[in-house]
Amino acid sequence: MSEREVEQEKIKIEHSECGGKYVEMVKKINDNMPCEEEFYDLSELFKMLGDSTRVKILYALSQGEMCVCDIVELLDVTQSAVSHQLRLLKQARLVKYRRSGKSAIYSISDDHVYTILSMGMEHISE
Amino acid sequence: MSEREVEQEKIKIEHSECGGKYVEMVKKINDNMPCEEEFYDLSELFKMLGDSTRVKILYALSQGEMCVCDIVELLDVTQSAVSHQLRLLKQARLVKYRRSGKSAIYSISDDHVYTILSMGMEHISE
DNA sequence: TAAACATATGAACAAATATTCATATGTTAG
DNA sequence: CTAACATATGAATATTTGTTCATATGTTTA
Repeated sequence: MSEREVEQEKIKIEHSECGGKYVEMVKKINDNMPCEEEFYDLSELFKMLGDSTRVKILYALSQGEMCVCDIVELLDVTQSAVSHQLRLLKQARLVKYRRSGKSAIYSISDDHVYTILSMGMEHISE
Repeated sequence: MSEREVEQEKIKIEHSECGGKYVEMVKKINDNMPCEEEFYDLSELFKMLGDSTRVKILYALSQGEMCVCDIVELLDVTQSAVSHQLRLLKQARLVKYRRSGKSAIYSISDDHVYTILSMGMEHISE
């Protein structure tokens, strides 16, 4: 154990003054913490849902696939803004699309997304 | 094919071509759209989860209540940063806290939060 | 082929946000 | 009361992010 590590241990023990029982727990939790990347991905996922334009788009699509102009009509947002946001959602794999003639038809990429949305809605109405 | 997907299929058949657009469906959806405020609240909720520091804090707390210095130790973040983020989480009612001597003990405010987090984690590991 | 339509995209700008630093507040022990 | 500790907070800064505007790409129709 290096001098630095010893110092760290000392800090941890001193730290126990504040919580007592928490030190053990913190150690245990620390060993099972998901890695940095996992947290990054997780926050990126939620970040996608953290904008009202995007959440509206996702809600609309959760009712059924539709083309860009439908979304523009449904929400009160510019075609350009919708398109930009759809690109982000597509990158995050929350929506998929197919081309149909002049139109691009978008849809929710899987039911998981819908579930998370529902969970959120349930939460806010309490 | 999930029940929801079956339902979507049914709706799809009712659509006119997308030149007349998905007029019927859009109308139907439009009538049932949650109000602006609901979408705002929903996106605010997810915005709170859309930052890796906050999501780490919430994950840690989902393992058990702990004080600020525990969180600081567990994550690699400044005490100040943790405190600022905890304030946001508290404002959003995602965490609650109680004072215990010098310490402030934080905990997840309800199981719903944990469920949403889990859903997210499940989603990213696919 | 040209015109009309649907969608995508780059650049610029404005607004929102996370962190840091310094310091304030609140609590306990000596 | 004072020192030491735990947490909170305001201001400043740097970064990220969403929208707009102009325009490009791609598809169908006349």
